[in-house]
Amino acid sequence: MPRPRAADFDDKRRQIRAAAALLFAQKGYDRTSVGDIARACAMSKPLVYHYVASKEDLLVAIIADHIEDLTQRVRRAARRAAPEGRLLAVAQALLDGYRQTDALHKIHINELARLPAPAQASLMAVERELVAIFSDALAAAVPELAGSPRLTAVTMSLFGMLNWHCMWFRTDGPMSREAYADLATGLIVAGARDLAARQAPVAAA
Amino acid sequence: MPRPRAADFDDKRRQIRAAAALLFAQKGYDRTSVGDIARACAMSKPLVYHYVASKEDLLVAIIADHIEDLTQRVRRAARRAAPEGRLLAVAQALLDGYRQTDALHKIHINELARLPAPAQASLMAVERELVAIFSDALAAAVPELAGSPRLTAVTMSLFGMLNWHCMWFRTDGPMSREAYADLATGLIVAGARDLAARQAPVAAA
DNA sequence: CCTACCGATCGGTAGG
DNA sequence: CCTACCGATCGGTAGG
Repeated sequence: MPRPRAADFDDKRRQIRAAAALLFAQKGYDRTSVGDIARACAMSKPLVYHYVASKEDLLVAIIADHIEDLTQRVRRAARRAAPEGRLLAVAQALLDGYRQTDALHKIHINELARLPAPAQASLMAVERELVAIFSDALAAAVPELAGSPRLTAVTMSLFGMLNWHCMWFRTDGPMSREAYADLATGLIVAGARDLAARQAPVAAA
Repeated sequence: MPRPRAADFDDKRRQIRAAAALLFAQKGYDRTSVGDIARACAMSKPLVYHYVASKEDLLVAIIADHIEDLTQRVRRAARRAAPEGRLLAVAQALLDGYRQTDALHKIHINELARLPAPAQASLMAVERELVAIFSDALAAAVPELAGSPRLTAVTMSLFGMLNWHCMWFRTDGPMSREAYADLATGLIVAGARDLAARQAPVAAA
């Protein structure tokens, strides 16, 4: 009969993930050795391998945890908001989530491409709910978009704006994260309404 | 007096950059050895170092070349288009540039963060002209935006949409690159006009 | 004595 | 849960 896991097994694993996430964000995945991670945890390298199957597994777990955390924040924001304000609320929640987990966002953006295709696909599956929440909120804000073949492209446009934000945003700049979430959703909603109007000009009026 | 460089020195250097770019895009910078690059060029490793100062220099040169190529394409498109059509023209040119240099775009997105801060800063300086062309085209399309403190954020929103495109675009999907350039500029222009109208409601009418 | 370039190997470190 | 290691490979440079 296999010996049961120590009571603090999951704690240790979390500690390793947190330490690894910091190092991956600072130096990049390939330049971080498992020995670096062990040192940061004051563990031996073999002990790290007691809690973690492989370095690659560790990266996948870190990114998956991050996406699940974002999804939870965004889902909560969507639930709380009225349909009219839902898109702004989820955009705010996403950018706010990036603020709190900025190292994790960096790992997600920079290291995902380094994973083999199956691991990437499984992470994209985890991301699907997050995308769906945004699609639904967009369709609620611009009803003409619901069921449109352009809904996907418009949703991804908004994701592009929000995810690219980290590339140019400065904390000491003139525009806060909240203001940018407001600007981005405003651009998308007004743009999508205009698009719908041009698609079906004077349908009913 | 130093002997002049061989006549094909620049050709050889271009060959190395091209081979390295392919490998960096396929396997990532850190997982590509200088030996891999040498093998792809049918050269010895020391011979590669005759043409290249370091592996890191090679990465910087590849990204700088790429940004300069994109800037040239976009600048040409801007010159040819009338002011009203300029934003669409530069967006088309950028997405078309990504199609033709898709490996280079991947390197730019994925490997830039791995460079030391000074190298990143020098590449961002090279990028400045590209950003400026987009800002100017935006200000031409939405005159109310010219001189606005929001011009930067709106420009970066468009860059976000266009640069994020490679993350979800499928060649076999329902929407072409051209159609997406059209959609993205349409969203931005209509959104920016709406924004300006809300900023200064009924200024003159 | 120059450059261009070779075969061989340097000191360190990677994941496991 | 540690020290001690492995097969392999890294970026860069030696002498000639």
